[in-house]
Amino acid sequence: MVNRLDDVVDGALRVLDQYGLEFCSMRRVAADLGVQPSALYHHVADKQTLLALMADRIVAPVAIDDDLMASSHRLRDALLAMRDGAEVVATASAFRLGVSDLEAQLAKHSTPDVARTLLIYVVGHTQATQLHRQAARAGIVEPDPDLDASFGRGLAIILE
Amino acid sequence: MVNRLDDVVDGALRVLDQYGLEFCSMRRVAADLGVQPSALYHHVADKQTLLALMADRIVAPVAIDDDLMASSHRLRDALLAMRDGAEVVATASAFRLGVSDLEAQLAKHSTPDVARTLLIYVVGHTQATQLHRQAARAGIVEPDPDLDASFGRGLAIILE
DNA sequence: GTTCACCCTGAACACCGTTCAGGCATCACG
DNA sequence: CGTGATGCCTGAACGGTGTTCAGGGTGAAC
Repeated sequence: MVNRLDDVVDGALRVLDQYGLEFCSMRRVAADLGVQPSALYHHVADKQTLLALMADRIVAPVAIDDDLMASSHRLRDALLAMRDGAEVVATASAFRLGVSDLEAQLAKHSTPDVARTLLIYVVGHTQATQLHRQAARAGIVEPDPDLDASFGRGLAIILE
Repeated sequence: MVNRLDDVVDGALRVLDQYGLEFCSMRRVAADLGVQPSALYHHVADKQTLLALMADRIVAPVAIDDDLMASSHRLRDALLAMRDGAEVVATASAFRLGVSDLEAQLAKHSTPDVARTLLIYVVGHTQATQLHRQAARAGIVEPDPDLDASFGRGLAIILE
């Protein structure tokens, strides 16, 4: 079986969406591709690099324009569309990977400070939302129906 | 050797500050206490619980008052005081542990929306700062001397 | 037909979190 | 004084993890 880098990222995202970040191991990704774990290291330096590539793909379809409110909602939707998407992007973005381009695009339509503040807020709030939903689905906590509206109100605080 | 829960958390924070979160394993904490790894499970249900207790301790000395700007700076300072402190608190707080009390105190001096937005921002920005500093110390990226001032400007955007 | 680049195998290394049965102190109670 | 209970720990094991390394095979280009 012959795989390219894109195939590896595809497989990793498939495993992520199906099993969650906790069980998204190199061995499982390799198994998904029908390949030995060591084969992945032909395409990728280490797991962290693979996670960064996954974060890039999760965030890639998000369009940023003058409407920062709508753009933020689009980013949130993209993160929520993939299981544990916010956490993957948060981890990778902490290393300044994945979202640096997003930050630059946001800065073009506002200021660097607003761009950075907005990005931290959107990813942070969405990560909390996603983890809360997961906990609620497992019956650990009561679902909080206000979380979605809460996102918009926080956004308004930042964007005045 | 006789340890109590507090001793375990002490040891864990010692290991964290010395080796970083990446190498803060149950085995290393046990070794720090001169004890077998399994002994830790007499005091703590699992590693996640231990991390939550560590987050509590990191955040405990932070006083919240009417001056939200100064309070935010105090929280940031407390996170920066411990190696990988922001990441530990971010991970634990995502599970609604550790910072829930902080959020409640912030809400007493403003509104729930401001409290939540502020908390997400402070922890997120500080986590990015801490990881950036670590990368800069390792020579991976150029140090960014504007990061500290950037924190204050983002704070001003949220607090008007 | 040979060379070279690409993709992969299979085995191993050094860890990890966690579980479990059992042991040895200390302390309260009859 | 003995006896249980409680708190803290040992030692071994289980099933995973990321990563490395030497080598094998396949296909395209010269």
